Amino acid sequence: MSTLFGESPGAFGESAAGAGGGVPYDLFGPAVLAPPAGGDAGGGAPRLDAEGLLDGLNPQQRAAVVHIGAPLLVVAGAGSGKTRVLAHRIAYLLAARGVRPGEVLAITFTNKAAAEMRERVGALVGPRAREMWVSTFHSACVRILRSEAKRLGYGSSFSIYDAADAQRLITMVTRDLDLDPKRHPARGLAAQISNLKNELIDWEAARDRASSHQERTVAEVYAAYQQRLAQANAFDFDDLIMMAVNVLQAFPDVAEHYRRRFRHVLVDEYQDTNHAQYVLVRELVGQPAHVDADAPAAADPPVSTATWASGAVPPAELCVVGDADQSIYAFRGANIRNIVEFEEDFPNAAVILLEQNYRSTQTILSAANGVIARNNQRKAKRLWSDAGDGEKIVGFVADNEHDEAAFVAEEVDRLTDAGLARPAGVAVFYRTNAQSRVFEEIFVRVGLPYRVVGGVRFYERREIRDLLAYLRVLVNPNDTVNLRRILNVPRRGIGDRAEAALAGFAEVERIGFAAALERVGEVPGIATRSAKAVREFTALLTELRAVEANGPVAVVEAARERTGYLSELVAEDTAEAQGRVENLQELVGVVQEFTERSPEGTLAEFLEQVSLVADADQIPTDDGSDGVVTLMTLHSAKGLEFPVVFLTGLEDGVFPHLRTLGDPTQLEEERRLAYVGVTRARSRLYLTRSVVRSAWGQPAYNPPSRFLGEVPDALVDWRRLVEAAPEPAARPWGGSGGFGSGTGGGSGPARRSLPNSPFAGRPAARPVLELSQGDRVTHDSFGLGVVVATGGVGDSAEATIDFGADAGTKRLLLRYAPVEKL
DNA sequence: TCGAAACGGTTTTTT
DNA sequence: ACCGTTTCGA
Repeated sequence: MSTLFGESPGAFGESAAGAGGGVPYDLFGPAVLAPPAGGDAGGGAPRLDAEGLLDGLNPQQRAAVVHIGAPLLVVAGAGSGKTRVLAHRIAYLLAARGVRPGEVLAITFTNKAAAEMRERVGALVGPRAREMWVSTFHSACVRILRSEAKRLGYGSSFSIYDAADAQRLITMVTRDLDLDPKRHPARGLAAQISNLKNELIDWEAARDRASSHQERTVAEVYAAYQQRLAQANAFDFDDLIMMAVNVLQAFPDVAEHYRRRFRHVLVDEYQDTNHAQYVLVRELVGQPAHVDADAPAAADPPVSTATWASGAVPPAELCVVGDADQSIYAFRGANIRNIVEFEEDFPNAAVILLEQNYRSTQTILSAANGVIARNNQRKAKRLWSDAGDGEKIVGFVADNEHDEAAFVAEEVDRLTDAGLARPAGVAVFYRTNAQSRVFEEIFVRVGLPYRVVGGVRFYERREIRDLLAYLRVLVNPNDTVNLRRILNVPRRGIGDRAEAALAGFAEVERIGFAAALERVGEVPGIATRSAKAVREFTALLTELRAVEANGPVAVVEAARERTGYLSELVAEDTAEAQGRVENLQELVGVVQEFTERSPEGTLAEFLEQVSLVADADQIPTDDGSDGVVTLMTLHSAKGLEFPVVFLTGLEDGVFPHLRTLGDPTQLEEERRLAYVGVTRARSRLYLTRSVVRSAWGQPAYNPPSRFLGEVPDALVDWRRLVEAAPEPAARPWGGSGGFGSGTGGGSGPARRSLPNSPFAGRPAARPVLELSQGDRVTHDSFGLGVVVATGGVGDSAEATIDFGADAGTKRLLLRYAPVEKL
């Protein structure tokens, strides 16, 4: 069913009327609904009668579609047709229950999922689906905030700061507060503040509950950061949710407005919601959040409680869909309790289980079941399929990561030559983005077309961010982060000194940075040359602002050319600069497409949409041609399916990731990730690992992933195993490599050994040096030292070592540090 | 103020 | 190994 890659046309292929390909994701808000595929877009929509909407659904699916009243949880196993259920449920609401489209709010996590939902509902009910809000959590909140920003003291043309912007701003804050950037890295502070926001803890609450020095520092940074965001008229990603909740809770009339409007709220991937999103849903539905007795918030019940308790608006009908086994975002605040305790949160809730899988062979499902069954904290659920056993799973043990990639390339080649697969039907999954490189190298060499999802993203490339910074400043002059970013880009002679003088002046005068630029003449301690450059810069901004009237395309072109950005790159005349020029051209193309699709679209609208684009939105869609092999992380793979899947890097330390090995909870999340990976495959699944893998310079011998041992032996055909333990890692450090021997792919004798155990010839894990306080050591570059402290266990063991007057005291990760014990 | 050189962190996953 | 950032010299 829900394939984006199989029989149905890509979600955007033919539905993206007028888009003309190119931008592979839907940038456009809920108001823009593509006409239903199949062309019957005229007034007389494809009006299925209510009964017709139930055709072809199994009894559980049908029950979920027709359910009335009480909050409904649909526990939808992988491939069990949940998107179909959601789409049919919405259509059924309209067709059978007289619900008006404007009363429906459907929330997803990615733009791609939202677009697919919109398209599928559109295909069922026709153009009136346009009235619905089908959007991501973030874009729904932006929409709410755009109309209500004034109540929060924000202007409606606020900027949206992504993680990188937030980090820059936090760096500025830590500088202001004179914090040691070594002790308080912006990255860590950003993560902690983000966690607080996901828990709906504002800076005052954070200050009040801080009990350690570290927490007080975080609260202090949080407070200053939030103030700077407000000054810049900007929200960060987490603010979007938190502030939307704030508005709903603080202003009963706002809450009532949305509750009157949305009588049906549907949430996809409910297992990925964090606390803030959970509360948001409850506020929108009109069921104030269930409050723990011991939570501090209990003393201060949300205003909104009174609103619905007084009977103004009865709660909306809620339907959430999710699968606790596919919860893989706990690390960023997703709270699995939201789905696990749904029935406690909503005491009269109904639960429907979808266990029949329409995607994979029974072999693949049995493998998935075998793995996920090892998780303890879990409600029993067993996927089944009537598609038959199909092919066996193929296992492969490679000598090194190049060998592994070569095997994948050969196998893809073999399958496509034999007509068993098209490149578009093949996906290669790995745990971390860094692992894509080896595959890319080999695929380029053998001429296999591919596309990498994620990694260095288009909108994170420096030149793109620079140009977008110009555009953001035009729309929101108070956007200090972006203004300071472009102040001296390209180089125009406004250095750190001048910038500091301007910032100081702004501070003293209590004016914005932009205002300080205008009054550069009064700024003390600024060089005449710099002042002149500043005047030229402000003149440039004025000039660009004048272009704004000519539409977004004109502005982006002007920003590219009149700033001198383009000419600087051209002058550089390197391959890298050439690439950047092309990227800028592509950005112009994106703006052009935006204007074609929304002729009335403003620059501000364009910027909002690019701010909310995610990796997962850029997955290539299958247009029926041979297409390309897709390379992506397991996380990006969720929600997709492919006839052929390679799950690579199955080594303890890689997958499961090193940093999860010591923590059972995190390990369970890794296992769910494995489950997600396995269940993406329709008919062919490959499991591969590598005996040695070079990670940042040094080779690492990792044992086979424990997940391999959890797949029933009988399901796997091991094409290659390694017999003897490879050369043990006896050479401590400085052993001059000797690697890169087997990069030719398929080189070396294929040593076969005893069949069917991934653990045959299990290599020893590379030992980590064990040190204790007082040990004397020698380091390749620091020389002799004495251990003063140790910490961490296993591969994350570290030691603080005093190397004497010359090198000082260092903290080193023993796994990597070139240290020998004496 | 700017470029080259040294440095150091990175490799978990993202709206 | 690689990248971006900081530091140092011109």
